[in-house]
Amino acid sequence: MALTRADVVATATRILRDYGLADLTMRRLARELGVGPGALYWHVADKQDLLVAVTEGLMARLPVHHDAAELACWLASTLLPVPDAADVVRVALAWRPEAVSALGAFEELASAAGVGAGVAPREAWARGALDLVLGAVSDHQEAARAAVARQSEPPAAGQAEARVRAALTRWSRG
Amino acid sequence: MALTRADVVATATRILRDYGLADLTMRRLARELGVGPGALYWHVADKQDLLVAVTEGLMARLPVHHDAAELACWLASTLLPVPDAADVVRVALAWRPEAVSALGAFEELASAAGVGAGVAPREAWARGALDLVLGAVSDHQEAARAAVARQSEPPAAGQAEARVRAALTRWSRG
DNA sequence: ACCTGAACACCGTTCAAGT
DNA sequence: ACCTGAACACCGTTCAAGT
Repeated sequence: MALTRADVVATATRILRDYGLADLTMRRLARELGVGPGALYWHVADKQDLLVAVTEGLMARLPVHHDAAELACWLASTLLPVPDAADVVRVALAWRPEAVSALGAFEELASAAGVGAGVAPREAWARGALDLVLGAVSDHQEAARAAVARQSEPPAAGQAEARVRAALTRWSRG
Repeated sequence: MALTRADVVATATRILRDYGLADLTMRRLARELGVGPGALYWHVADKQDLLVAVTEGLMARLPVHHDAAELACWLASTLLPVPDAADVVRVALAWRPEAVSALGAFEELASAAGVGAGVAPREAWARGALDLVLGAVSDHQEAARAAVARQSEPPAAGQAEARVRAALTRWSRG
């Protein structure tokens, strides 16, 4: 059976989930799939394209939310268990923002959050909401790593979600 | 004259400013300094240490602000002309947050922004403020790059600063 | 104290050639 | 259509040896 793009993305996502972004190299991915490194380039344009696809996968099951804090909380809880997930999303954000479905979802909630009319303010508000979530995720994962390194207790996941909720509440009604 | 750590950091900062983070490699830095790559490791522990030092340099002239929006605006305007500056700051933030002086400056402005007592809420608020600035900087630099690529007009720098000001105003009042 | 030079163990990407 | 195999042009880091 020939390799498919879905196989490539799925295995990439598994490596990310299990070992983090530093271990997600094209060569390692190819090795894990039992092909040469060149074979990957039949299925993805380059590494950035791959990371965009991984991001799309992470956000594929995004439910409909009518509250920005709820959406932020859902996003944080799906990204938190994936090491370096915020960095991956930031690559996608830079490379193909329209593929980051959470961004569009936040945009639709902008007016409910008291953002004035016009597309630019809504985009800026949505991007801010996403930045707050990504920052909290990075911060929490880094704290967890530091705790492991010095063998102290890692912070609870609920802590990060509470912080995200508080941040989005603050951000929502200006 | 022997190489100093200050030389290494200064040249690294120049490369970053002129060519971006992708070109700031230890080997290129060494070449530009006229030494072998190994020589750098006498002056910096590793690349992360170097990026932390570059971040400290970028924020060394941070003036005293009594308003979070002003501080955010100053930070944005000093980071905006430096390609990938937000990514460099994020590395410093993950590796040695206490070296990111803007974070401490935001923390001191937390109560003025209506953040309740307690160190955790203030840290979270300050980190949020910084994330909003870094996100806006990344977004603006990416938009500028995209504009260059498709040969359309790049966005004005004042636009980014206005957005940062609006974001921090929203973030400041509870 | 400071640096060289060479090595180690990797990267992402391309592309002629194969099947 | 899909993949191999090898190459190209790089990385960050270490470390014995030199000065």
